[in-house]
Amino acid sequence: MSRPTLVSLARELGVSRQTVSNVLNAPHLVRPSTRQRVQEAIERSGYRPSAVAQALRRKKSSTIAMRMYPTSDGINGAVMDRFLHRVVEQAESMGHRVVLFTAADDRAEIGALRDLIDRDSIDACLLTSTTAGDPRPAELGAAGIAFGAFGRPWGEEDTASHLWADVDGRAGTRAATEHLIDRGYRRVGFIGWPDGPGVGQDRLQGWADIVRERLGVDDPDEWLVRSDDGIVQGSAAATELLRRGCDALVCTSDSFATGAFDVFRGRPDLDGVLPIIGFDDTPVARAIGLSSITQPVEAAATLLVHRLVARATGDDGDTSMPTCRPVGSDGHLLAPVLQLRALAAAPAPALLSRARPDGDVGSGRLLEPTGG
Amino acid sequence: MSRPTLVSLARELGVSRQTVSNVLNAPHLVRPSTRQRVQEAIERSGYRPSAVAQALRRKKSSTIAMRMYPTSDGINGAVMDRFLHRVVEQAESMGHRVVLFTAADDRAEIGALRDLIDRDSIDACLLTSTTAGDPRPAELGAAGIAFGAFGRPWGEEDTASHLWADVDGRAGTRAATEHLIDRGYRRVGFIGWPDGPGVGQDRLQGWADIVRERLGVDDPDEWLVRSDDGIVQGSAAATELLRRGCDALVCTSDSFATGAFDVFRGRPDLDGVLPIIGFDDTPVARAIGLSSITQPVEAAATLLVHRLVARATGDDGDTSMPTCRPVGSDGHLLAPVLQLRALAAAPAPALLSRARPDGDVGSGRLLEPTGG
DNA sequence: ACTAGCGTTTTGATCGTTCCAATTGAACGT
DNA sequence: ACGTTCAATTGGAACGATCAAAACGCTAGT
Repeated sequence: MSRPTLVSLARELGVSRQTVSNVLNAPHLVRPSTRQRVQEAIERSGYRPSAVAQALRRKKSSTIAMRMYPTSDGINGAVMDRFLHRVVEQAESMGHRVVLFTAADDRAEIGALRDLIDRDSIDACLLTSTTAGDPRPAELGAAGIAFGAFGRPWGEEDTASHLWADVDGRAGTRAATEHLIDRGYRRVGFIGWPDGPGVGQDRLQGWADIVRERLGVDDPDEWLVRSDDGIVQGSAAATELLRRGCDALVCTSDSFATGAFDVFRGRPDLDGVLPIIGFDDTPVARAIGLSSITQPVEAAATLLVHRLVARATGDDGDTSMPTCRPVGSDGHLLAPVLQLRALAAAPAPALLSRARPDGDVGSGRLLEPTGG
Repeated sequence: MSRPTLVSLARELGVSRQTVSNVLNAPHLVRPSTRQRVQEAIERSGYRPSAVAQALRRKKSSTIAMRMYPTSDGINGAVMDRFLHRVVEQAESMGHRVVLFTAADDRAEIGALRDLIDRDSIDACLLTSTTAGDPRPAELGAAGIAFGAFGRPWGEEDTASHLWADVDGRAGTRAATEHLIDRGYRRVGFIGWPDGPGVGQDRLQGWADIVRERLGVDDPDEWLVRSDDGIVQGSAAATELLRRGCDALVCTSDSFATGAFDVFRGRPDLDGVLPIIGFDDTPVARAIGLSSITQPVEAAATLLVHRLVARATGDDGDTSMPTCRPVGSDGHLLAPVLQLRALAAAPAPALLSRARPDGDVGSGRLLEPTGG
């Protein structure tokens, strides 16, 4: 009554184990009549090949590893959660499993991955939260470990040769700023993180671009306040920017935006319209009806896993997976989508459609890749 | 230059593979001098046994599976995130891996688990979000699949024989309510979810207990408003409860509390003190300085994984892992901890220590189990 | 001296699959 | 009739470990 194996099935059918194996892995080698007989037996018995034995023989376990970060502030957490969920889904749909591991730092992460490769024969891994000067891509590349990164190789977008996907934050804030201007606001401020390379700078840039371009402002810093992340800090910054005459705000994070939201609501002179746009579209934003910029994390996850697995299984040359704005050799910048809420109820709904960043490659299409 | 194996190492040392194997798995069988020689070779070469080969032979892969739910509202998400993170950490510390999978419903989950057992030889799995009448424990039990549940077997706490851990929500709201009463509030209201068995009822009960007991209220329903979860709903409920004369609130969720928080802040007559306590201690609560009840999810994760793995490896009889209020045969109710924020600044800090629920088995001790 | 016992080490078989080379049998051309 | 070709099928070996039992060398007991 125990689980059937290749041998037990073969014996029962009076064929050799290899024939059964071929029915599954190379059906064209088996005579149609035999194939059918075997196939029926497989279904009847509920036989499923042992992934473990396959892994031992093939030295590939159809597994992807991913590091799990501590639930920092829950803001990043929510995004990572969505990402991880989609990674698992996509991997599953391609017959792969996802294992998690923790690591104290990037160094430890590489060590852990080496171990997973050696001991568990994992096929590939996913990196997240890449930084400028990140040591991981180079090291993994040198070690011959297949990987994809959620996060661009900051500063080396054009030269890095590995697979990566990232969200075009700049395009996001650009779209947000344009949207506010289109709605008639003329003094759009920005609440940003402290100066430094990476995500924060990228998002700020989009706002600065448009403010210069469309409003003809030479020194946008007038309408810029930087601060550590946080709701309270967001309120403070918003108050300050209102003092400086701003009439609308784009924020680096939903925390900022939540704080700002609060300040604006307390001002009856603002007429109940809340021209504030956050970033990341966290659950809180959804809950309080705050407009925000949604990262197409699902798209990123799908893309990365699809490519990684395809590469691992040798399914190259598959063009069914759409790519978005290819940059460098194998990098992908995905356009975020403006999620309008508080503003949506206001008079100019026609503008809603324009809110999508150009290229129009939102998560929509990517979510269901045609290639299974 | 490729990875060393038992055989390659043995040949190099002039001993048999089994001797090397014994050095790792049954050192007492090997003569000390030999053992040392082998051990050195192992370290020098960086040999690590192939988990895949071990899994094939032992029919155990040192792996725990866990279902990943869609990031519903991010409230539950944040809690699950913490749980998952700790599960991975604890599993790792005991030499186990964690694989994730998705499932459309409980039925599919069982199927997926069957598959993981058959194909991947996983050792055990963790269930979360158990409900009243949950079919999973029985089915898994019948299928002989080892599992632990984060969430009690609602309605069968005393009869269910499987391993489970849950948070004593009732004790949490009880402590919260007592705290408010101790601080002088006499009309403590409650915002709860729609009627129904499970978590919501459990949390409500704690409040009702104390209100009856300490305030001598016969019909607490006067100060109770039920609603679907949400910040906006929380605001509405709070407004209503203020109207009914409540002077403090305990809430089933941080969403409710956030909304209520907002309403209270808008009332200058309340003197800036915000006698509101939420549940789950989400990132938002932390960010806006809202008091909340922290679930000891880390403790639950540690406990469950520890027990599961110990059982799988036959390390029974290990009493180093403390258990909290054992109920039924293998169930554990963990006490949540009151996290005071907005109130903490107020005059009566001495009360802070009393805020811990009785039994005083917070996450503190459980977080670092003494056993391995 | 022969055997029993013990500590140490080795050998053979096995887990369930895939890779590789070999085998079979029928159809074909010469 | 015979070698050649090709499709279909087969058995041996290997992946890297563990289990079970056998073999080894030594000492001790009778």
